[in-house]
Amino acid sequence: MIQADKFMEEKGVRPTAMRLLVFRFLAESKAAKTLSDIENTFAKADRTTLYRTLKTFEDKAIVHQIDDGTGMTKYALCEEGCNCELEQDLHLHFHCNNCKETVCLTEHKIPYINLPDGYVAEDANLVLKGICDKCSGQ
Amino acid sequence: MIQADKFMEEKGVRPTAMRLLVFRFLAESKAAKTLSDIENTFAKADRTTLYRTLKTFEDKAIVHQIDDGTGMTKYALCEEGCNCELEQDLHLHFHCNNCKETVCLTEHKIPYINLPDGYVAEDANLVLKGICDKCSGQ
DNA sequence: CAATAAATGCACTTCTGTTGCATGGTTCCA
DNA sequence: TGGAACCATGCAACAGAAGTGCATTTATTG
Ligand SMILES: [Mn+2]
Ligand SMILES: [Mn+2]
Ligand SMILES: [Zn+2]
Ligand SMILES: [Zn+2]
Repeated sequence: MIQADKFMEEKGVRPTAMRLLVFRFLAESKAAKTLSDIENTFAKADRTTLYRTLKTFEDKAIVHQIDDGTGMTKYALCEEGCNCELEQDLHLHFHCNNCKETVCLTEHKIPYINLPDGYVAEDANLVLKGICDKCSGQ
Repeated sequence: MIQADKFMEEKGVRPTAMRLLVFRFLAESKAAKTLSDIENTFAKADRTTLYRTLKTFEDKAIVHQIDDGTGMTKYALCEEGCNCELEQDLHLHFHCNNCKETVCLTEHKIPYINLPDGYVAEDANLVLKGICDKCSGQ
């Protein structure tokens, strides 16, 4: 594991105490987290600060948002070497209907889709829903 | 065009005046519509009634919801012969970044995705974003 | 140390979706 | 035909999440 504060400075983000906590929390999480998740984890922190922390992280390509259709935006760390600042990393996301967790499947890129004439794709969001590996007991 | 009231009765929905208006509005729309869209179209109607109308339509597989990532749920008529009451019709949706409209591409089904061991997909949502045929001038 | 800039905390707002409950209209059967 | 039961509608209020304004605290810099 890289040094969190070094990493954040490289990304152009001042490594404050709160930011380091949020970063480490996301780094240790296998699943994507909502603002409320983080709020509940660090009860003493203000929601707005956490909200703006995530926004800063997103601007600096440290995290990316995930819209899995549950109505709450989720956040996960970007892969090392992703080019999120230039274009989205079009990997798919999996939402488990049983444990309600959403994970990045960074190795699984969204396949090319053949569109009707005149349609030009610039971005894509693919969310698969079902039972995750932990919940399927395999 | 089929008779709207006949069709609704076949689906098990009483064809009230309001429901017929909403149904015809969606039938004439090429793009998916939000509750607010419908609310603005029929200004005299109450938002709750329209909301429940859409919910009823959804329960009876007359319309399906679309989550295109804009934060507002959109609705579009189901295809004739779709089996939305049993399982979702996994066609993809296209959201235009220019005109902000979202359309069903019912001929374009979501391709099969190979998942890691233990993951079982039951449902999927694929939204492509870019420039639609009208806006690309083709 | 003083001046400046950045981060944080609190209050408040907006927006969408949702529910409770009273009222009005339809259906249906004695 | 006269209701009783059922369904649809309208008004109000609520819930949850996202976002903003502004004052205060903390860090940086010269
Ligand atoms: Mn991801
Ligand atoms: Mn559709
Ligand atoms: Zn699971
Ligand atoms: Zn367009």
